[in-house]
Amino acid sequence: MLKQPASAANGSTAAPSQGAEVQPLYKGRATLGMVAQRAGVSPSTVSRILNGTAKVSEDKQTLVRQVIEELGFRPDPTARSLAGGRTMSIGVLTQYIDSPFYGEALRGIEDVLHQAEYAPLFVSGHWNQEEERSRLGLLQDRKVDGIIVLTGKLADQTLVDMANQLPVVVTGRQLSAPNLFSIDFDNIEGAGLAVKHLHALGHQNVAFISGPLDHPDAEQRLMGYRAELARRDMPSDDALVVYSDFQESGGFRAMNQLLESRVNFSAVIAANDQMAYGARLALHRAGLRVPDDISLVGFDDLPHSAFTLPPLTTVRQSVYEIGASAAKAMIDLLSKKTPSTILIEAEIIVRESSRIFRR
Amino acid sequence: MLKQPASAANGSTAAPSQGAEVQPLYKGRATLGMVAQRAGVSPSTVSRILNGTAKVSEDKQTLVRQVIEELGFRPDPTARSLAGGRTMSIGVLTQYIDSPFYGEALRGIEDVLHQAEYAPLFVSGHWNQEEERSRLGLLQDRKVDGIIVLTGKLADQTLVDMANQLPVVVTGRQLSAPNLFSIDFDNIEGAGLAVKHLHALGHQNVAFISGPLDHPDAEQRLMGYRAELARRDMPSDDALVVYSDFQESGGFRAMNQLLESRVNFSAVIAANDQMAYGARLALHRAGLRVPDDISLVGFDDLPHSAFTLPPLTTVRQSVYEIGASAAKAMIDLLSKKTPSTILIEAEIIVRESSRIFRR
DNA sequence: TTGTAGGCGTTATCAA
DNA sequence: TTGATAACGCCTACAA
Repeated sequence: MLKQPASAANGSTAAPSQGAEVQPLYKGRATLGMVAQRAGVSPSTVSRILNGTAKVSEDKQTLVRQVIEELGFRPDPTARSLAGGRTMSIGVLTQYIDSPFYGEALRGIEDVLHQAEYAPLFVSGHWNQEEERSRLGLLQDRKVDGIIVLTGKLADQTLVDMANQLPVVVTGRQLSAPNLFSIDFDNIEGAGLAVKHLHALGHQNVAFISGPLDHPDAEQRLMGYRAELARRDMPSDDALVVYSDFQESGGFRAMNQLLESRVNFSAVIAANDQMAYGARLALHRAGLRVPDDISLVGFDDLPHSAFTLPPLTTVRQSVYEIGASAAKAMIDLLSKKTPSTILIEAEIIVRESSRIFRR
Repeated sequence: MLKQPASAANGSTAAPSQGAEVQPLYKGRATLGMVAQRAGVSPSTVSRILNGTAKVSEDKQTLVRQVIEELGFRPDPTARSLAGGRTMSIGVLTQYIDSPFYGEALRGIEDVLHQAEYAPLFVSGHWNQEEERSRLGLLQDRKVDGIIVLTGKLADQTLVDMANQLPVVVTGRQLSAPNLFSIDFDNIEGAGLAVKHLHALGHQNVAFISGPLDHPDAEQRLMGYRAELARRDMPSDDALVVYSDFQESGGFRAMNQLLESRVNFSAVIAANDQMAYGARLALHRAGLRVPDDISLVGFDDLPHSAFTLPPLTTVRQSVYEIGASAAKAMIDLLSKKTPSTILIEAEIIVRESSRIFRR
């Protein structure tokens, strides 16, 4: 009954085989108890083998594993979590599930977590502190084993408190607390790189299209721009900075605003590529050529940026790596190891939208 | 021992109330049992109130709800699922978590599901049947209440079989089976629209940059192009079609291939916007102007497309709506209602990359 | 309308 | 090394 000849098992010769062996992938039936019974051991033994919680004799090991194979048994995460407390899932708070910027980070997280047999549970906060809190609540309810927060607007203290309950990894800030690990984006450095690049090309008057200031990335990038300007004694006129929303349409409007203000500039940095795209079109509509009349630099190096007209000079940092590192850090935290600090540096990708200044 | 006087149970009159009321959002302690005890009713009663499983007297209702409030009780989804079988979560199989095309669908799904108090569990199949199957297994293990499949490469039969176990909603195909609902993209129509548009502008020789043919969306779009060509007696030369990978770089290469082949064409349709971007750059490198020399039409209307140079004429279908509809259909299926068939039509967005043909 | 008892599939604690 | 025996937090007959 237990071991049938292959012919019977695969049913290729006999009547349509039924039961265990052919169960389609998506029918997860067998329980730990059934495995135990069929193997003639106690449930605890099976559990131990599964989790390596204690030594089990060789023979029983192999026997049980074999039965597990036969039955296609897969432990029920739900039950596991109720009993043991761990769900093998990690909450990930992002802002928009379809963000072109953070999307890559999600992929990094997913890849790394999957290897470690954890599953990510993605929720979106929409850059709204209230929502972020409520989604965090949802994650807690679902008993995630840890939480990764991609930037957002939560108070630092909220995160630190949360780290009392479970491991937390957060991007976009520099925080230090027990059970909490943070990975900052290289925004300040990155914006500095853009300024440096333009300065090297001879530009002095560099305008900046900023993101919304209540947005951490935006704030940091603006800060980086200002700092580098100061460091190089470049003119830092308030009129050189306009504020927008990180969208293409916003970049378009911001550029027009800059143009109308009649402030003098020979180059523009947009705080993200999307706004750079919009700005580029506005420039075109105004009869200005890029880079001949105005140099343009973006930030993020979205996949499209290598193919715009002209291809966009931009600041790049591997968001995928940041996501992956966040996930690795989480795994470390879960195993009580101290995550190693990795620095993911920004770099400037020089393409054709920026050129040497000529008056 | 079990039923203590209220005063002892809630301790409100005694020492400074501790715990419960001030517990921070992220500390989910109280259990259903505690609520019951404190309200002086049985656990089942509380459960009934929570689920509306049976009639409960008004007074107990309000009393219990009040206690729930006080304790900040939130039912444990894990326990709930173990006992009742429902996890209030829906598995969503997408292909790449950061896909610019499907991303919007994810947002639609998330929004609708959240309103209905369901949580999405996103997994990625990477356009690989094996992976898709394995991720589906993961979803089953996690006991999701239903599964939404965004296109992908699974066999229809696999989905139909799966629908025996739990409700399934799938996009990108036309399938009819019990407990299964499908929403097709308007790919064929959409591609037809692009051809029609160019034809109306006087173009006769229209090239096509296709996606990879093992990709359902790609196949359907090519089919739509061919069908419309035939319908209008336009030349349908095999050399007019080149195959690529849905990426910008692929579009670039494809365009060069087209150019090198010396086939005669005055307009090009790219099977998605990303390839259109690449193609547009290749055209520029070759000294060809868009739309003066060549008209270019994309597909998807990504956010960037309104801001490219020139702004791209493209086919649009609301992927957000498709996601949202899929989620709604899932909710319907879960409540044993028959989802209503909604048609989300494609439309052509005419911008500046296409113009009247002149020889 | 309400309460009691048993069970969902695992893990954890004790003995043996 | 192994096996009973409780939990884990909730739902659901079954009974009252």
